[in-house]
Amino acid sequence: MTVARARDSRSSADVPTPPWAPQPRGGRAGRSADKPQLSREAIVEAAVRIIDAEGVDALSMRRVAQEFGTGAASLYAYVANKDELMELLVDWVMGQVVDRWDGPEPTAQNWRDLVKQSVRLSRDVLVEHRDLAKVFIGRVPFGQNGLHAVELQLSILRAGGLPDNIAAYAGDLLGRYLVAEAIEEHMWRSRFPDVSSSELSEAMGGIRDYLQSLPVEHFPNLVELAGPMMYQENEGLDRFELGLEVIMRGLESFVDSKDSPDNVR
Amino acid sequence: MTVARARDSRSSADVPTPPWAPQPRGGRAGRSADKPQLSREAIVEAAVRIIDAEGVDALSMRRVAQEFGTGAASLYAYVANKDELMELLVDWVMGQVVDRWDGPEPTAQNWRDLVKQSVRLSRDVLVEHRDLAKVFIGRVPFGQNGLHAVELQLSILRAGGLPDNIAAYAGDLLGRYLVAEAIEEHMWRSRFPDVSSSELSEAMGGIRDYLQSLPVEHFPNLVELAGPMMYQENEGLDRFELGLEVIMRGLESFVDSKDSPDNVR
DNA sequence: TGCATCTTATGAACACCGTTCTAGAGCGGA
DNA sequence: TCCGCTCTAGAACGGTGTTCATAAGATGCA
Repeated sequence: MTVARARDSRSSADVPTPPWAPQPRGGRAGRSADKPQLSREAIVEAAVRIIDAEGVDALSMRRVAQEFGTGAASLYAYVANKDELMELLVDWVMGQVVDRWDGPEPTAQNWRDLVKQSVRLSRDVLVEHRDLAKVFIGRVPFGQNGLHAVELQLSILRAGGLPDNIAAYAGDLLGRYLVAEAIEEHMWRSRFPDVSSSELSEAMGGIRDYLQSLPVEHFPNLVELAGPMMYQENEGLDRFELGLEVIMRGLESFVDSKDSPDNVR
Repeated sequence: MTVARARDSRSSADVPTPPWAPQPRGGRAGRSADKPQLSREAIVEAAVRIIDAEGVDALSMRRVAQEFGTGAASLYAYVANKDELMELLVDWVMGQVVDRWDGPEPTAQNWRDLVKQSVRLSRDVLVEHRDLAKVFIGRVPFGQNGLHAVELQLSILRAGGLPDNIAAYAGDLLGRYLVAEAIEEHMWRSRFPDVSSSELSEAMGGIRDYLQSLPVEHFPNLVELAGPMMYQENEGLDRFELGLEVIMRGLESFVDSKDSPDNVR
């Protein structure tokens, strides 16, 4: 339902259709009028519902079609294939991010906080939908909504005074970090499905104990750091914030610096 | 063939079997003696061969079994399921990394170069095997070889004087970065399968042109940075080195610090 | 040596998957 | 009413991971 709003809130006319994306297929004939209308948006919403309830692995064309009381073949009038559906899912997430974003105009003073805020927002959207982050793997979010999100991120990064080549790449870097983090968090959570999230650190204790049981003469560092390695509290937010801070400090070091690729490598 | 050596070079007796990993199944009976012996190692090697030739998506239990002239069911005597085979693949890669590593004893002077060197080595191993990096997603490399690799990385990071909590997390961060980078590089390469790798940047020019064709009033930054965003030369090494440098600078900023978040280099 | 037993190998089957083919249902215009 | 057209969706195709029952070979024992 939010999909339609997300689309309307940003006119789709101002984004020319990219050369690689097929135009939406049409499709309506003898409508039974009682079962929910099929459409690209409705299909994406159904897919999100399924992922929320059963996870990405349970997402199949048959399963989506079942949500409309029909067979998988019917979907192919609106979506080229499953891969295109995945791409639409990616763009749906980007739409959520753009919709929920409200931050001040980026400046050289607030850019650091704004970058963090936007990355946190994206993470929040992802972890709200189980392992939805998996569909981002190997995909560039250059859909209608994705472009707006990228533009937003670029505007923040450039307000901080990052050189162009760093700003251009920082979005990629942060995006991949956040996707990987969301997937990993889901992995831990699903590996111990019975424990409540607040006790997840307790479940990881088993692995910590194993690491500490390794022969200390061969694995001195692993044995000693088993504790901090397996430390996860506050639903993984500590780890997330730590990595985010590392990347931010790295990016920051390029602000107003003259070191171009020479200093790199 | 290197699998056996990798195993032998590091005695497997010094690593107690973790509680979650099932012990290797046995298995040999009426051997036809002409078809290649089935074993855990042989199965992993066959899987690597298939990935090298056809990619991860082509890897199936039937396809692996076909390599031995038998049916998929035969594999289940040596491998619990496909997931365990994937885990073995991950550890095979880690074994390659450990085998190929030769660096000096890490010190406070050389730790920065050694970290980069080890990350580059891991990347090299991954990109040599198509999209093998995909197997790492959602998996923690805590197999026999993985533990040795993690121990090695920890020893380097701690030699640099990183605080324990940063050192413990840095391995994760770098690992995820390198896997994501390897996957992304394969994605670009496979999206334009016809172009030679040296002309890949030319193929990306299409996307750059599209980004530059966006309405500048809505996407000023995207239009202006389309060039650097889609810049990829030297087989993606520039991008890889840039991100690596960003993370390294971020890690570096924690050396000998009291870990106060306000301490911004 | 002959026979029972035990272990391993594997073809067939099951329940899925993404995708395509095609018969047919519903509609607008003649 | 009937034609022509568009869109629908059941059935089918070739694939997947996994399980099961049976077959085949090796081994222990009399």
